[in-house]
Amino acid sequence: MGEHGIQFDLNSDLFIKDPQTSSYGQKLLSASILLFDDLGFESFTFKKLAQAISSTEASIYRYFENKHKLLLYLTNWYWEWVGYLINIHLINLEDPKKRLKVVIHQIVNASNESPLTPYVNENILHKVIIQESSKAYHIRDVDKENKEGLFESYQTLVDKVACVIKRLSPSFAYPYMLASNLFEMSNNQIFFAEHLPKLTDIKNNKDKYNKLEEAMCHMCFKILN
Amino acid sequence: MGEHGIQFDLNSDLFIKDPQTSSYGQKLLSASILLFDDLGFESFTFKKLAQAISSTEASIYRYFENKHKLLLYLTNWYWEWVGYLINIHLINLEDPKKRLKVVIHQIVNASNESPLTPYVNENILHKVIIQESSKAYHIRDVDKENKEGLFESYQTLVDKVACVIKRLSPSFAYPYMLASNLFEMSNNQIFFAEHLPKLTDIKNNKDKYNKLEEAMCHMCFKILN
DNA sequence: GGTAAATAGATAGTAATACTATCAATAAAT
DNA sequence: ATTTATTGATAGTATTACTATCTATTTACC
Repeated sequence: MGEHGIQFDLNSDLFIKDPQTSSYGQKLLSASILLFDDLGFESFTFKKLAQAISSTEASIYRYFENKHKLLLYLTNWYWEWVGYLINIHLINLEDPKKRLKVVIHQIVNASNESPLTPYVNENILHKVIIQESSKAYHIRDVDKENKEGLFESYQTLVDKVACVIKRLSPSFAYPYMLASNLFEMSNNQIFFAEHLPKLTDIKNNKDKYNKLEEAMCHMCFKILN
Repeated sequence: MGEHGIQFDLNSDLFIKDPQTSSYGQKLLSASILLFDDLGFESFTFKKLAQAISSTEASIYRYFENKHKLLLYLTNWYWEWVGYLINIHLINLEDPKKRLKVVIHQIVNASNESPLTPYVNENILHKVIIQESSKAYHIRDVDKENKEGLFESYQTLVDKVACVIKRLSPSFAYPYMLASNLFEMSNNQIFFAEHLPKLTDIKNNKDKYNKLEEAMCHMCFKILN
């Protein structure tokens, strides 16, 4: 049961058995991130994942109902992690402007932080989130799964950011819209820079995360002035 | 070959045979919009579509390689249509502010315009775009398909909007980012209002499109001042 | 250290999906 | 009236997304 690093408390309807709690499960998570990155959601199968960890399909089905739930688990883990980083960086920071700056920095640049767990490569997970996370909620059963709380980590995180926005600008009418848009915009614009460059002003070079952060700060503070 | 209504010139790699050019193809399009809306992309199959138009799988495969290409065809059609509406409403309109207002109105409210074609229900197509369009480009082969020009309609449209932004505010550094974000934001916030209300300030009532338009205008003009 | 309980491996099987191929029937174009 | 293009009917294959069962191996704990 070798427990390593931090663990997040994720909604228990996401999994059959929480992979964070066993070394097999941690291997599963670790390999699934690499494989989602490699194959994309559509080509990813439990059979291929089983091969990657020298295991069997049946064993993986003991942890997750299907690959959708696995992706949802990873996205929830990711948002919990970003929320955790934001919390840490907001401690003892009172200035509302600086607080929002820190939030935007963490949204865009979280994956450059030092790793928290041996079995999650946050950097590659971020890539997976950019490419695949929208598929986790653009589904037929979104209402049912929302009732079950399967998107809670994201909603809590958006609420956290909305509160930072409200503290800076209490009269602003759309704090939740702006907050969720910050997350969606960040993912989209990185994706566009990498794949559909005509849809963004961000160039696909090393500096892109910093440039994006700058752009998002610029727009955000204009909106809130 | 009964040709009805307007036709858009879509990239020929989207289809094997352009469905706009035959009455069978038009029936196919018409039914596919309803079926995507009904089932969602994942549960949609060519077999079910064939049943819906009393035809066979094999016949549908003569028009489209797979359901991904069909969805991509519909999204391109949709963006061509929005572009067409924007063009019409910008004729003889010189004031840069009013031009941007019209653009935002069309992005959010296009589906309330009077229908252009008998075989496309633009209103339901808009719903499909909101729910499914992001899956059309979040794919492994995005770079290859982009080279083939399969996302051209969207890129042209974003460029059109970016130009309207530039005319209003020539010194603004991120016109493409803002333009693509207007489209993505519009779809996302409607989706959130309907399914994940904690992520937005827009309430899910009749007025939501107008409220969203108002919110987007407010933020957009703040950014460009 | 020994035994029960939990976990993982191995294998098999099924229904549905995503196609491809072939040939006959029908509608359109000349 | 006849060639040509289009659609229908049917069959077949590999892969996917599971479920079930039984055995082997760890792990927990007394």
